[in-house]
Amino acid sequence: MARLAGVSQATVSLVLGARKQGVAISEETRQKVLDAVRALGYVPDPAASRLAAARNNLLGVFSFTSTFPTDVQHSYYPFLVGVEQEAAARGFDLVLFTGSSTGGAGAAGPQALNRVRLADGCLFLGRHAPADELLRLVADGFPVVHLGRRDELEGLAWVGADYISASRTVVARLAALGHRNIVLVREDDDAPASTDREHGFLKGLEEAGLSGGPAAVFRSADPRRELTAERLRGWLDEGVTAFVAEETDTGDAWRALCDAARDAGVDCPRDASLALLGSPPPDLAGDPVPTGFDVPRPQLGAAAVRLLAALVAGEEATEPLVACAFRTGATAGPAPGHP
Amino acid sequence: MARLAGVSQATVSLVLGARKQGVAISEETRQKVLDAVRALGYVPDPAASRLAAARNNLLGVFSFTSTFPTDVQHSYYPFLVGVEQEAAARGFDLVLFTGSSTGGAGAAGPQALNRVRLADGCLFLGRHAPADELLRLVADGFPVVHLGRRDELEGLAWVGADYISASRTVVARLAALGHRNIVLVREDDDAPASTDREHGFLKGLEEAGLSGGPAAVFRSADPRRELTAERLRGWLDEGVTAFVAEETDTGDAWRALCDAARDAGVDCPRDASLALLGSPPPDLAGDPVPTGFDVPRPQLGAAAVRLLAALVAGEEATEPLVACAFRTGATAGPAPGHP
DNA sequence: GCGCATTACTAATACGCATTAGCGATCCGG
DNA sequence: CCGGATCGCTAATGCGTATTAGTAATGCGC
Repeated sequence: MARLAGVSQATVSLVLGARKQGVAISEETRQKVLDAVRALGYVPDPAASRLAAARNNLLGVFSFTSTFPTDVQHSYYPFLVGVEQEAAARGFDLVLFTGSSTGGAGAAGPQALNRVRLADGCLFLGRHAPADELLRLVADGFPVVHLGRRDELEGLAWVGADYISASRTVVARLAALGHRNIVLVREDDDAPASTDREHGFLKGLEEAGLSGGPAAVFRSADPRRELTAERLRGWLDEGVTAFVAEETDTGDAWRALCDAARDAGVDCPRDASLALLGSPPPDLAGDPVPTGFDVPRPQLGAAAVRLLAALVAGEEATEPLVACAFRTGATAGPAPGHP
Repeated sequence: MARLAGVSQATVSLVLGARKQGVAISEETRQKVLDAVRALGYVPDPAASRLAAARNNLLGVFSFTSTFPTDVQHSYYPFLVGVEQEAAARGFDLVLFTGSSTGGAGAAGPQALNRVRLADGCLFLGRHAPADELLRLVADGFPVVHLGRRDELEGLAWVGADYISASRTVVARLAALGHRNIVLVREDDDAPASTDREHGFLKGLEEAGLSGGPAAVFRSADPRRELTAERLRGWLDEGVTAFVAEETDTGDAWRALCDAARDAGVDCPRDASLALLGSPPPDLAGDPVPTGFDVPRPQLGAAAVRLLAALVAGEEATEPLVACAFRTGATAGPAPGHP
């Protein structure tokens, strides 16, 4: 023990603790301690520190699928970039839990989620975590943050992207370019991510003083089949000059829109504008870059960590929505006949 | 505390400890405890476990740079796939320690690595971890495994890819295709990964009964500039029929080789064969797929975890080298004039 | 019915640090 | 020269677990 070497005892703790506590230490003693520490090569045992501090500086990251899936496409990587940075900045280390693995013993029984309690709090990715277990944690006062909108679970803290504002902005941009007749192509999905976009779209129309009737939204379970070149031509003949697609897992809405436009012989930025409410699938990422918005995944991860840190610290902070960044892209231009 | 809920106290420890100690527990009590544990969602505090000189089923993963870099190219992702799988299979959870973060305070003092002692053992990625700190951990008996060859540090356990055998195999394949005159293009780097490849290359030549003089190795600090089409032509005129490039961070050796071959008007698999000792940079990954070998990164990660688990268990196991998989590819074919 | 073994548990302790109350010394105003 | 305040440090306690020593209860042989 360093205390024996130096002259003191748990004064060491005060010196090394660097707390801004009210306890005063003379410079002389401080140096004596530091010298002894150096001489002995003393290093504080983190286990003891964390035990004494009743706080182990660990944040859990729980994903039902593996955190590092073999299929990189479908990974949480972009979120984790932000999660790691923010956690590091706040002095937290991350514990990775995966639904498939969790439980040491192997069996991912109903106990699976309990293991996260060894951390100070836990971040949940993906919507596969069983709701009742999640709520149990929350009810027990364990700090939990869900990455992705989770309105339906009372009391569960979450952070999500602000699809409504982002979609509204896209429509506003199109309107500013002179488009007075815009159609939204969406898939047949009632996920919040999907309905939010429609909300934002309609809100954007309204704010621009445009017609937002049901005809403005084309909803299809299989857009790649149903969104044909003829249909597109029909819209164009009716005076539609811009088309907006929602982002989905498969990117089908956007793909269908692009294909239809090509098949119909439409010169994209000139004859009609296209926009994507989100990010394109990798194979359609460039050439041309879709006009639309990007979900700032790293920032989402960071925001989630901030929220979680606040909860761990006993604060009541809320920071649910993160703004998306508008992506100018190259698929939208002035409406035909617009200055 | 679970003890209050159940009926007992630190009997809990005995039940959960699953130690094959001589202390007997009746099946009835054991069940009572387990039920209480389940009801409360009790999880042993990892810090307390460690402090009491026991395991907590946590393995650390320490990377000096962030584990999830913004620049995905240079990421540890492929390794972590294997690390996560193997750790899960063995009932360990992973703790991510990021070097950059260390200390929240910002200054990554000499204590940087110390946090990892909270876990049962720790895996180190990248060669930026300070050697003295690493050796300190080793000296203290803390289980440490370095992912990537680390011969120079006495006593440090590591796992690495067997570049020697893999490179030898590539040469053997080329020899089997009738190539009698092969040149290795390497960069001016003395990293083990680089010298190992040269070793394997020369060994392969030797075993094939080919000349392995210094002329067989072309070493350049800037191959993209120095490996010109003329130089390539020169070699071809001297009877060289196959070229082998080492893999580097930038992929410059391979890139230079491909460019030179193209500029010289060489029809790749027919006029001359090319092979790459490793994986190509992403932009050269396909069309044609380079003949060579793949570093089995996930397997490397898994092997590292196995080794670490062995160390944690107090065994002396060694499993340093992992075999690489030969990649047939499309850039190598029979030597001109070979059946 | 008395020692001795065995079984099934519990009380007590150690682990290494953070934190708090408290103690002696010095200082300062009156 | 005295009471109170401030400074600088230390003794003591608690964090939650694993482990060891020890105790009560039961069984068994003679």
